[in-house]
Amino acid sequence: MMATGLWWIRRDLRLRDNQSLRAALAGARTVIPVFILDPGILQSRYHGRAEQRKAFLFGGLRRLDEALRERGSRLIVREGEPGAALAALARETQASAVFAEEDYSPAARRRDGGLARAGLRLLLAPGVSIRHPDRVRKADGAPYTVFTPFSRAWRAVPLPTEGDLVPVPRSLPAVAGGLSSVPLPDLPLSAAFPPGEAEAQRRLVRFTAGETAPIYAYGEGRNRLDQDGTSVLSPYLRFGMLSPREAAVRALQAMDRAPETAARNSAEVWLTELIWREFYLAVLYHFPSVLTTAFNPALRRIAWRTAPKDLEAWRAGRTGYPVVDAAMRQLTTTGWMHNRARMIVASFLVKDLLVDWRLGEEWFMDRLVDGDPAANNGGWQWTAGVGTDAAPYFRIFNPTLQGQRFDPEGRFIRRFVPELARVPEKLVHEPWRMTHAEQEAAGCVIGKDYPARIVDRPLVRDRTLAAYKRSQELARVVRG
DNA sequence: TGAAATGTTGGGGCG
DNA sequence: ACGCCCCAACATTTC
Repeated sequence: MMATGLWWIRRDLRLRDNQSLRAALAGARTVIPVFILDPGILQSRYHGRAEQRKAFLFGGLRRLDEALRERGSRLIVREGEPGAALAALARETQASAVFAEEDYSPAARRRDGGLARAGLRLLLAPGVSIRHPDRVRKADGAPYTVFTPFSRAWRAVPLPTEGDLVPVPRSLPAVAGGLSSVPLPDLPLSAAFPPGEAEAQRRLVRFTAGETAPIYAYGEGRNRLDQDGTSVLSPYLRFGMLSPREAAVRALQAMDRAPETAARNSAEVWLTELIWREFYLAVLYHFPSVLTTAFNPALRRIAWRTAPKDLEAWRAGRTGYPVVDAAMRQLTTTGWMHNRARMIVASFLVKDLLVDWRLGEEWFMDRLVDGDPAANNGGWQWTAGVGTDAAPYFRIFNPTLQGQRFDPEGRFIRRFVPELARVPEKLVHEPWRMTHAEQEAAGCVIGKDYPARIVDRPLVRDRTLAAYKRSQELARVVRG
């Protein structure tokens, strides 16, 4: 056993079911928890602004520090390039190894590679995903690129149980008082997402515990924009304030305890969402180029429109399509967007405005508290129809129909688009159909109080289908 | 984890 | 009673 090891915290801000912390405690008598403020990541293309996500991360680190102090330890924060910063800390503390949870994004893997060059021994433990991407492969060893067979293979291996979860250590070795630690930046938090492991546990319990838990209505509830039918756990999974393995265990327990078959199936749908998360983590691990390029080679030559005004209207939630605008404003005000809304606004940007999906991906990374390169990129490539197991490119969401189906009374609309508060329920998803008198009566004159539609949908459909077809033809010529 | 156009079916009103 | 038409509901096809 070594005398001292560093527990390098990256996206595992928790004490429950933490395999990296367990490895550190098993391998070293003294364990020093450390977080590195890395300008290379905090100022990167993907995490450059992302104020709300950084606020959530820093808040989560404060909560973690409190939990560590309750157990006799504390968090050390250092700033700089991780290899250099960790090497300096290792010299100060005579630490002989760095323990961390393995992360799969290209930036994370580059960063980890830098540790060996700094002369540090890095010991990686699983935990970001339930199954390692290397362990879910086809018979011939190739990675999966279609979700359904991936999920079948993923589920063929025995699933985790309560007994697999690593308990919280009762006490932790003390950290010497002399070690310096830099203060964390103080950024304004989104009220919708209090950071920390304790909050993640509260949400997990709310969602999965008891016979009437939302997980049992998730099959339908997850689609409703106007109801709290989802787990709202994504930011906590993003930073490991919740172990995905524990989430899967709770889903399986809920399935076992389900009062009837429909409820059981609903719980299974949520488990499937966790498997989608695993799928996109694996896709990014095996195909890191998806961060810059469409997975489908035939759809890499789409002539995207350069339309700064349309893009800005989309970002600001001023497209004139109520469900799109409500969702985009939800994103900016809360740092989160309902998953169905993500599909609707993504389809609108890519298919209706014919704007490059990467610009939408970037905006989501700027605003989302849960912004994760793997899941976000996977979602955008899926909606754009250019990715692994993508939606057919001619599948175009109609925002009016989606709104009517999943926000029937317009409550979601009215919550985030106050201009539409007094529009009659019947027309809240298509306010442009109000007569001028009705617009006056509702205090919502189109073009004055609420924007006129920025595109004529039936027309843009042909434009998009033509652009996608043209890309396929060009690709065929190049291949042939 | 589409939408819209088109096709099919079957109940009911009506002459 | 019967055929005809309308149309809603559902199914199929196409993008």
